Amino acid sequence: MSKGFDDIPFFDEEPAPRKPAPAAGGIAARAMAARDKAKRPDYLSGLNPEQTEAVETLEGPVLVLAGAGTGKTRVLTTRIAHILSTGRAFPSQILAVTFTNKAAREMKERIGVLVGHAVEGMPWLGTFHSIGVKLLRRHAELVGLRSDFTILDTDDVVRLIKQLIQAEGLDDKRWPAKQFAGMIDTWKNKGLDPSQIPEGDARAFANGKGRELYAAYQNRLLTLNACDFGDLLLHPIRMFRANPDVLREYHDKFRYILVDEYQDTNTAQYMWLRLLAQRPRAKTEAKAAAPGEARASRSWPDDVSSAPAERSRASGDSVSANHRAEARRGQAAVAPDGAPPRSEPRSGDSVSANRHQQINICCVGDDDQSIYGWRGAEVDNILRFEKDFPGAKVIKLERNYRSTEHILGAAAHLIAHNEGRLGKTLFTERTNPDDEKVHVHAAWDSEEEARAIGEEIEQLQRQKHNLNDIAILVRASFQMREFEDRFVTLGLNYRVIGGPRFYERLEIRDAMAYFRLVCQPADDLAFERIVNTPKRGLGDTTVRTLHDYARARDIPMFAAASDIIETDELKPKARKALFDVVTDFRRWQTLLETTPHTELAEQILDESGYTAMWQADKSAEAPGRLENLRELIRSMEAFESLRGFLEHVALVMDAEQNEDMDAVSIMTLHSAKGLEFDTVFLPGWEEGLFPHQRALDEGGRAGLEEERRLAYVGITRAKRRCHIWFVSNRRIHGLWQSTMPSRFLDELPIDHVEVAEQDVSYGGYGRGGYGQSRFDKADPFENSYQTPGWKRAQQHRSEATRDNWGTRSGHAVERIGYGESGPRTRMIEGELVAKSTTSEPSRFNIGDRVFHLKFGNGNIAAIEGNKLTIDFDRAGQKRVLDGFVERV
DNA sequence: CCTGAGAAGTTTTTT
DNA sequence: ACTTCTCAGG
Repeated sequence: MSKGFDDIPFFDEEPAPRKPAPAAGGIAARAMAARDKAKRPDYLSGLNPEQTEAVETLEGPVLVLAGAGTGKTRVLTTRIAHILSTGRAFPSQILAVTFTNKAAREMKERIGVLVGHAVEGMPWLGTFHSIGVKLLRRHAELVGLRSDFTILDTDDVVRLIKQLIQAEGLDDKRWPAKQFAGMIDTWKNKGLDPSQIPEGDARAFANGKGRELYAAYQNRLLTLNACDFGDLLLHPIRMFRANPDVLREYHDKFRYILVDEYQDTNTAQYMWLRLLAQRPRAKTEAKAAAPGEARASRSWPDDVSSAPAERSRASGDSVSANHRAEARRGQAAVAPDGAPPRSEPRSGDSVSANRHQQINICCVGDDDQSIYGWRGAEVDNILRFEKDFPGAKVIKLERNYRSTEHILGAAAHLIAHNEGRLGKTLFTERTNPDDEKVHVHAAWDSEEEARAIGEEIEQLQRQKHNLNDIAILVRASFQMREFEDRFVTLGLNYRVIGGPRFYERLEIRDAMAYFRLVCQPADDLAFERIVNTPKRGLGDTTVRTLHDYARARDIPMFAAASDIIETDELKPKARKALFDVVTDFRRWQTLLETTPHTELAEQILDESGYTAMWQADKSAEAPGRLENLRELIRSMEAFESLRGFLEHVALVMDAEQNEDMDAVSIMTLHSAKGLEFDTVFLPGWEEGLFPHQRALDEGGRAGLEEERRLAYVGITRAKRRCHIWFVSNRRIHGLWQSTMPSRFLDELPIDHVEVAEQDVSYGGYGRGGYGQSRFDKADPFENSYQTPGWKRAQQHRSEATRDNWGTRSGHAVERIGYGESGPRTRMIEGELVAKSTTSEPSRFNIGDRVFHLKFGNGNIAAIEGNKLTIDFDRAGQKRVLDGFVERV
């Protein structure tokens, strides 16, 4: 069943260990064992009792609930080091899954540091997806693929779906491919085949053809010998269910399973994990080989036994080639610290003993940091761990090593407003009277917010703080721009983390399509992408002809092209052009084996005319694109072959950043998870933005709680200083809106919060010809809240909220001036923003003399709904919302 | 084939 | 309000 197991060249198992093993029971081994007993290994020192327990509880299921900053990664890596150095397993017998490549990389590095060089990497440490790819490359034929299948990214997927929608004769305007791609993704996150999707979902798209379309999509992928990201999880699941013998090999193989960020697992990942982590019960196993078995496990997870039970017998029949190979290596193996790998099979006898070995799963996570519900993560997975794995040991890590007590106190009080938590309380023993409280600041608008934060950062810079220790964490990426603009004018270094990816750029994707087609002539998506890029006179008509020709014969388009140029089906001009393309690719394909890949890549881009195309392009971005192409070639150097590079890009999609520069980090709260900074700025704490209106609309109470967890994540990123900001006016989609401070501000504990009073250094805001700013006044926070817009916001709120939330009111921000409105309800869909677009007749008349806080006095020149055009005495003509001016 | 007008969509993001 | 993409018409 698992043929091809050993002859796929892409991945090597661990290299053979170097040192010979001391004879079992020999003097040296006994001495070492004694030494191990007497002396705790270095890597265990410095762990607190809970961490130690999490590291040393190696048998049975373990759930580690690790609050923010409690040493989660340290526990994981130390646990692995412990398993390895006590010889309980080889690196290749440990399955360790993370969500991001970054986390996987970090873990590898840290394990390397702990155990030294003796461990040459861990072949099964990686993201769910990269491990999925590895499994699939080995067993591709079991799910109807070839092992050289391509991995499609979202862009490819959307284009493919668009083709399918058109092929169905549907209007691709009415039924956007992108939307359907999203639906498929959601289904796949839940582990659903086309046959399993809810009827409602199936009907919701394409005149009820949702299900057919999904099925057609899956078929097309198989024809293309391709996978989307979801398939990287689902195919292995299918494969394991249909082939219990293959699954058994992996049960035997993986003694220890570790999962990072368990709160982020979606249903598919959960299914995947349970398949690998739970051996079937003895009873089930007896009929495991029966064909019906795969079917029987369909309704899983509900009917699967929860206990990772031991097997009743060793069925010596299926020790795989791989397993034997591993056992062979075991003969000569030495664990990193020199101790013999005790439980490694050394004889036929211990091989069968091994078959009784239980699989030890350890999941690490924090329910309070679950912020990916919107993309299918199921917090529930972590909440029901004990049910899934009876007898599980649950260890809470609550001792925080990162933040001051004020920061922790603020975060804890905030998150306590969530229900349905497992309930942890972080604490720290480091208290220092000098520690700053969490600061809450108000600003007039987002521009001022950016300016003030910019100044504060310059202040820190003058105090010799590293910019690298400072971060601005925003809720939505559009907030970043204002900071970037400001920092550019200030000349302050910054780096934006996240954002558009290198490998998603047009020119990079084009170049990659060339490379893909060279390596993989059946890659139709790549073919279509570049067949006429640069322009070769192979327009729609030619491509359609090719497409039809290929479909009719069920061959790839490249093959169709090769055929069709032998016929006279095309016009001479197109035929010649196509002939050239085909000959080019054939030539490059032959060079693949002989020419160094970077050289070949360059050659491809040059000879295809792709480079020339951008050189001829006179647009502003052309030079940048050329630079990116050079960068692409450069980044290939680190890889052995074009194929290896393609694989890496498909999975990683990320190019690393320049870490050398001292710069402020700007990123979203989501991408900040797992990071820490001395000083953290959290701008934009306003209703509607944070919590985000859409999260509330679509997620209801759960949505609100997830937003609150996001706030929690934000605050807990800070080690020493945390500055929260909100503004009264923000431009959203071009419209200025008055905003209300976030309800999360009310949920901060007054004891740990300090509301910023007037700060001399802010005195300059709003001057520069605009007349008076709020900050020019004695109480900077008082007057802004007396504007009509503000008052209206107040009114809206008190109407909407007057009642029942007796818990507490927001004294934290009381001094800012809106505390008098009293307790608020915990409304989810309240009137959150004083809507500036009303259709009521204006309160103003043309010619009225008015005052605006920012622009000063002026006369109304025109009225358009609630928008006023005003000739200001000092600031000139401006359009403003009527909420922001007062008659004088 | 190129260009410009019009439409649509603007939470969070990995793989 | 702004950007980005699509498509129609030159």
